[in-house]
Amino acid sequence: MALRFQNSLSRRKEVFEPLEAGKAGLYTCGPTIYNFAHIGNFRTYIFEDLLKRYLRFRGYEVTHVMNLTDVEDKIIRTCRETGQPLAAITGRYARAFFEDCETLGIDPADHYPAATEHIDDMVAIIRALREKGHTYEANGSIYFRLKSFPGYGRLSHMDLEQLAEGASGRVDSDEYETEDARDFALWKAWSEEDGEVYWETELGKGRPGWHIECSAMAMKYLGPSFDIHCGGVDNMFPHHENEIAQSECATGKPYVKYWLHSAHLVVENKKMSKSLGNFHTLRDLVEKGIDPLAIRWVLLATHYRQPNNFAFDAIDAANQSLSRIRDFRLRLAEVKGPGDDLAEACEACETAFTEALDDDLNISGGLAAVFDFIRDVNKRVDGGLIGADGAKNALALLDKLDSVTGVFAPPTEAEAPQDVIDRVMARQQARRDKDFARADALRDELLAEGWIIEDTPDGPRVKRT
RNA sequence: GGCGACAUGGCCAAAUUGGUAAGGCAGCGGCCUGCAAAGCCGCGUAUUCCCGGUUCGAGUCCGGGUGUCGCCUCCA
Repeated sequence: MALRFQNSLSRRKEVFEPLEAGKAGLYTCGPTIYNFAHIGNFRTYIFEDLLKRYLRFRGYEVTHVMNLTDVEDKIIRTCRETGQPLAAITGRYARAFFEDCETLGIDPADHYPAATEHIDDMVAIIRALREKGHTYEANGSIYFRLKSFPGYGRLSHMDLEQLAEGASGRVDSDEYETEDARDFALWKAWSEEDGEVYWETELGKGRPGWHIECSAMAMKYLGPSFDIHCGGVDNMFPHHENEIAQSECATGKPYVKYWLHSAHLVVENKKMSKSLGNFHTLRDLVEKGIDPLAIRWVLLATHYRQPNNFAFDAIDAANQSLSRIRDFRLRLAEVKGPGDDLAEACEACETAFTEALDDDLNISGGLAAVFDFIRDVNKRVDGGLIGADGAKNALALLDKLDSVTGVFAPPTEAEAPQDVIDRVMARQQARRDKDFARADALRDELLAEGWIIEDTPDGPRVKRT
């Protein structure tokens, strides 16, 4: 079967056929860097990480662009409230964002363009739109005239007329300088509360609207038409819809071929909010001692279009699943001698994994294939049927699939220190002496210090709890 | 109010564009073990939210209802 994705444009699964064979241009909406990112944000970034890793696994040469929104209303407000310059705030949270990504094992993008470094590119697009009659000015700001783009609403499947009705009851049109409440700003004239945040350009003194940055930076690094654009569902309207409008009107070319949107994350089945006390940044969770890999597992293991429920029970389950995989690797590492090379089993696992992921990134099915493989191989290890070659092949397969999931890596803990090893050996001697009381006491003692002893036919195995 | 998504065993979560319910976690029994742990085997009667309909056959399609969530106000 071919690789296929659910395209938000058509609301159907479509076979992935990139604009250029063998390559994939990918743009993902990045963070607004005025605060620490929360796990809901990372749900989306993990989905995008899986997408990119899988595209590479399938042999595509991926160019991944993720923007950093570093000028925007909330950031400016923070500047005003704290008296700090814009760059101080965005610099700090950009660093935090990259640290968090590393903590979760998210592969870096090829480009992280920042909005403030691409003002000229935005101005160029706005100029093109103005020349083609898609804009108008009001009080120094420049707006996009929605009615000038007949295709508006194609992505979110919104009806323009209904939008107007919906807005009329809830939006005070007097607050808007626009001709039409649905029009959006391309360029915002400077106002006093913007403080030091402005650019002097041919469009006047001001700053860009939010939507224009993504169009400008996506097209700069990926071209006027590219393959995949991702983001959370909440960005579908109006952000992505506006991006399509301004981009296609400016270039006259189709903007994006495949739109993929991830569903939201809820925490303990409730919407994440500070008032409910279930609002978590990644840092909060790590400080509580939760293994980042378990967090990655939970964020990864639910299909991206399914609402993901982040619960501490789920973290526990994820930890168990992870240790099953780690234990499996430990067992394999101890296998010696001749026996089955597992070539068939490995191939069957990889095929099942690939077929699952090909189907719109069905990661649950992919993980199931791996667990089936683990059970199958464990059974044969029990039977003494596996050879060193087989163990090596199985480990190589896990490594290969880990390039997609990022959760199959071997444990990184250091070797047990000498005093632990000494006591393990002392326990062995006690067992040989049939002094089981002493043996068990030593085992309990080590367990309390975080070391688990497992007796195997080849002697004791020591691992971290 | 408008548009849309989702609703599967105790928990998490799949099901190839309809064919008779993966996988993980937890639990119970067994094998193995001095005892454990790990591993393996077995075990859940799942009204697949409810009510209708189409079909030889529906978790999968259609209609209605209920619930949760999202968007419609620059929140992934």
